Amino acid sequence: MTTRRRFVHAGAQTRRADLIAATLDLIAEGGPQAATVRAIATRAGVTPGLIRHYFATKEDLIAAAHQHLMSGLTEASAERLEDLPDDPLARLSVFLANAVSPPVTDPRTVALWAASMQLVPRDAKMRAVHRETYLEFRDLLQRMITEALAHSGQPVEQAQTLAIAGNALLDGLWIEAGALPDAFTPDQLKSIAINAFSRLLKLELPEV
Amino acid sequence: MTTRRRFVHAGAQTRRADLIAATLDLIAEGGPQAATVRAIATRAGVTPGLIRHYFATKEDLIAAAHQHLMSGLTEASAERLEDLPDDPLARLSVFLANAVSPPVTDPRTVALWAASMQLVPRDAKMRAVHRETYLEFRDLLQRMITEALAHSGQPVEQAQTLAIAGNALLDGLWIEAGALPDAFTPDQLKSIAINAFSRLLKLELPEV
DNA sequence: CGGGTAATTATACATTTGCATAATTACGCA
DNA sequence: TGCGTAATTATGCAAATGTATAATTACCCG
Repeated sequence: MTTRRRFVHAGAQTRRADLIAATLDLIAEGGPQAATVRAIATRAGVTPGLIRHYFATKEDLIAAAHQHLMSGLTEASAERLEDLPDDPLARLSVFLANAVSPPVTDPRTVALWAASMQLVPRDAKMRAVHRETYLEFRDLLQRMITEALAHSGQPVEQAQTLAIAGNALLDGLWIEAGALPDAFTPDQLKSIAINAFSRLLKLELPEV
Repeated sequence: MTTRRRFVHAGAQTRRADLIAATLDLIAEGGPQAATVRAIATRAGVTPGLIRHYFATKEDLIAAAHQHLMSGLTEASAERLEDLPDDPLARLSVFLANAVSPPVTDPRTVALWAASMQLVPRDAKMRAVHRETYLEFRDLLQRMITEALAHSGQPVEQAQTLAIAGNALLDGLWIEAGALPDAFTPDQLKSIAINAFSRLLKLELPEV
């Protein structure tokens, strides 16, 4: 004779957030196959059936988790940007440093990204989220590049191409840093990123 | 009354190779979760029970498949180098163009890479293979960068830093190209890569 | 040519998984 | 206060999965 689980009423936002957090935790720890409906529910302190109440299907939950993860990364890179002086070069330097530092550069984050990356080619919903978040980050980078170029009196028509290349550079750096944490020191990564962008944009970005 | 499947005797090498090929095909098409014992057996034209005869467990089979994939990629990228011209700048250009073109930039390759990437943080053996192949490719790139810099009379002491950044740039480009095949044209990718490297190395790489 | 052995198939089984449905509980509003 | 409704739990189920085991087949060596 088992006792019924205590009924706890939490809002929709809370529950959705908890379920997404539990999903990301499990995927980070044990890969996508570890994120079963029951495991997610247990981790979120909830009953399996509740998942169905908030997400029509498990794929929906996973897509939502991916969305949350990616926009979180963009926000983390843009963090502390408001506090800075208006100098476009300094702003870009801080942005780059953020993009190759924890929590962005973090084994857990990279594992999560790899897991979702593997779904992107096959799942239309995932692909849509990926495209959206990718372009969002790239546009942000492109705007900062444009401002930096204009501030130093350079033509800005190549800004988009440079943003694509710069975005790829940052992607590659944080992937390798996350996959091989011991291969680079944090300062080394920042220095590489800022130096590479200085050459890409043909201007002198300040170290941070 | 079903008829018994025709018994076909094949050697151990053949069967192991077939099972590994079937596993990689399935992972590339449908992700790791598509590589079930039954699906692998069907794809390999074999009965599920036979897998157990060659691999003690499914994990063993998948590990063997990843090993095969990685060494295959290494061999493929090393093979390309012989055909390149003697001029260091032209060599580098062709190398870059190859690195962002099929079959390297290929949804199947990227999907397989993402699948293994997801195991790297959790599996020591996978991590060792990853580190080895990463450093191998980076050293190759660094040698070509050194030659290009020397050929144009530039100092070469920053070659390693530039190789790290350049490698990251290529990684990022082919990942995005594989994930969003419609976002870039092949020519666009080549042009972006060569232009970015021209700026990184402060020299004029020829278009190919 | 005949038997032993490895290769291959067939069957069975316990477990896990995602999902559906019905029962139960708490909250808000009249 | 009472009732409707959304939130949450409990239970069930069919399908899929990995693996174990026994039966069957082809090859090889004497």
